[in-house]
Amino acid sequence: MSEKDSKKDILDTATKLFVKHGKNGVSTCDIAHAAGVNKALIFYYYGSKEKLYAAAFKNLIQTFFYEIREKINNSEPGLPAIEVFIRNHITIIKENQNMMKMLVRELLLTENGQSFPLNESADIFKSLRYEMIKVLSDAREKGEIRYVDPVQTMVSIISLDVFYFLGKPLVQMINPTIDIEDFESNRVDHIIDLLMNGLRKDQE
Amino acid sequence: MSEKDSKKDILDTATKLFVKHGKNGVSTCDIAHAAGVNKALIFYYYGSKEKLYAAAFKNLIQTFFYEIREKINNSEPGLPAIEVFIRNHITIIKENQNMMKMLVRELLLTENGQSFPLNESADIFKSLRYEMIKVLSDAREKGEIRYVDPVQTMVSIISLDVFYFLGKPLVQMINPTIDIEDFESNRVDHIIDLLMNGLRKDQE
DNA sequence: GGTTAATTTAACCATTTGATAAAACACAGA
DNA sequence: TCTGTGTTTTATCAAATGGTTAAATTAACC
Repeated sequence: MSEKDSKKDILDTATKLFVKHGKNGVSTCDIAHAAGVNKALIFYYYGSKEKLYAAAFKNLIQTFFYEIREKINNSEPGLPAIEVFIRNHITIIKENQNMMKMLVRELLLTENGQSFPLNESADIFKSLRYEMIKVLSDAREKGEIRYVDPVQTMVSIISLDVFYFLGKPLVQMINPTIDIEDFESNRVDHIIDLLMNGLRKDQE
Repeated sequence: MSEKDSKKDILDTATKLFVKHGKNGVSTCDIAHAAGVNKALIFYYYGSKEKLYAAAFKNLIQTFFYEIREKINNSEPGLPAIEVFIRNHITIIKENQNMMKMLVRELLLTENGQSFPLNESADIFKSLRYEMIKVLSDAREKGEIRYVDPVQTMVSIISLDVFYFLGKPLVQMINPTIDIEDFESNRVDHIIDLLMNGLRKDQE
């Protein structure tokens, strides 16, 4: 009873540490120690640090993906679908800041568009793109928004939703008196407001 | 004659390497080798790797700051000042992608808002904040835009301007057939379009 | 109990890491 | 020429790194 699943322990611990300190900021010793296992076990199960990192990366992306897919198609009646979509998107980003940080880290390491862990997860991203763009073109057909380039708009929505969580330390540093809880909860409404105004049909 | 300024050589080389591979992705040996100096010289001039990194960081931020301050106040007649501002902002970000990447890297390492290199450059960021917000409140007074929270809006503008350069590898991966040059030059107009529509006064 | 395979461990290795101390160099001015 | 000062190199260090190996332990099945 109560057997411990060392393989999973290693992956979970590694994920946590990689998210916090980046691929190069963590050693296999750190991981082994934090996971309470012997260092050799890491290589026994995952072969190399690189592969462990890729596994942790994919693990995180996949979890995120299933979550976002589930929520994004949950349209509520009454509100414009596009607004629900954006609201859900930012909520999920907020709940998956770790995944976002890891993704951005990997993007920073990417050169010439080549990254092993990113390529491993390419399919996930592609199907995500497909679903996001569908939401946008549906909204356009329904007359909820004016015509805009869907890819550009997708990038804009992601930018607005994601970037604050990266820049948060900076926002705090620059505005020492700010009530950060307040700012954060206003952020969602601000983004919705900006986007809905920016995308709405001209009413003339 | 033609004495070589080793101290500056080290800083410049280190900056380049740190930008590319991150703080933990570069060793002092790498830097010394690339700069064509002895490794011990790095410690002679900068004391530690950490201090060298902080110096490189500040160096980059400062350069960026002077550039942006100069351009941002260059209002052209005819166009709304706010549009000129956004256009200049994205241009400068585009020209300083390295600085942006280094900044984001540092933000990712920041915990509890504490980061030595970031704190070292706090004043720069604060005065930048002041000037950006002034542009926004001026635009509001002139009736160019409706009332919006200036800090939220500042964060949104920065998000839109910066994030694409981080996500570029992903955009390329997800849209294999995309003409990236095209997409990039359209990006500016898309952002302007989205923001000007999102911020404009209601005309009813 | 014995056999076998999966899991876990301790001990070890070569290399690289950040950092130091001391020696060598260059070049002033006295 | 001697001396002092700022610069650069050589040599070296202990610690940490990613990774390996072989032995020990455990679990499972016959």
